[in-house]
Amino acid sequence: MSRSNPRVLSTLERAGGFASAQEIYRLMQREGESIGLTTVYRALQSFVNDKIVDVLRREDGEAIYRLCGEAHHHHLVCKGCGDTVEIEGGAIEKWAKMMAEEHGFREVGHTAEIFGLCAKC
Amino acid sequence: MSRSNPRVLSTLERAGGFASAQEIYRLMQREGESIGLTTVYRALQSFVNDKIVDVLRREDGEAIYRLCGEAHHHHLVCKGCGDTVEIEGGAIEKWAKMMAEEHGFREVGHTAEIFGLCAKC
DNA sequence: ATGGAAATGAAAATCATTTTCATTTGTGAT
DNA sequence: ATCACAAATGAAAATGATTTTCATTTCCAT
Repeated sequence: MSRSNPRVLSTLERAGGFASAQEIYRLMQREGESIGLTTVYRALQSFVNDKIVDVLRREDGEAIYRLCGEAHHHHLVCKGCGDTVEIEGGAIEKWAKMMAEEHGFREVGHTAEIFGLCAKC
Repeated sequence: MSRSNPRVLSTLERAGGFASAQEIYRLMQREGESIGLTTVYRALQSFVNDKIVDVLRREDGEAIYRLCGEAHHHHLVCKGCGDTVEIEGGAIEKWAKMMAEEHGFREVGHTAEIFGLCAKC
């Protein structure tokens, strides 16, 4: 019954533990792996069920998946050139946890991104 | 230029200030209003641009819109029932500003959302 | 009125995701 | 090894939200 697929999981890892189904599919194709898009979707769903993987939504609504428990980072994105810096978010973690507790929420996750113009732009 | 449409806005209000484009459209139809789906989408986009309306995502990825106060705030969203609490994010503002400065970024903005299961779910 | 800009909406296009279904693969019993 | 059957796979079609196109209509300023 488990549609877990190790190749999909390892691709998700390699993608930085943060990618959409379509991206994972394209990535695997580029690497010469033979797999169908349907299987990628099914594998991801199965990981989500098993709570191995976490699902979020991008601003445009596309679902993005990431490994649970992975030390996650945030992004500082330049509006001009699209350059992205990975940054650490210890302060955010605490803030999220505090706010959640204050309102009686459990199983809490969060998203955060900073955007602006980098030095060059 | 402004595609604001008062009928759409008032319908969104009447819907409890929390509905998807499709729902607003269906609601208006049921009430005998003559309007196209496209116009509903365009009006909502325009409100979002004008920051009169706020957009979130349901778990299935559908965009939901709602009226929001002008004060910059963040959201604590329940994955179960969609319940949303507006929260204050002073800590985040500082964090974003610090991180941005550290990397030489200017004109900085940010997004942050917390999600989890509320007490009821 | 008249011309042009903005608004409208029906229909087509897009895109992620799900479903269907025929085929292949893996496994366990014989 | 062979057979039988459940699970896995993937191509293609279906779905559903959202966006785009484009022809038409409405609004204004002249």
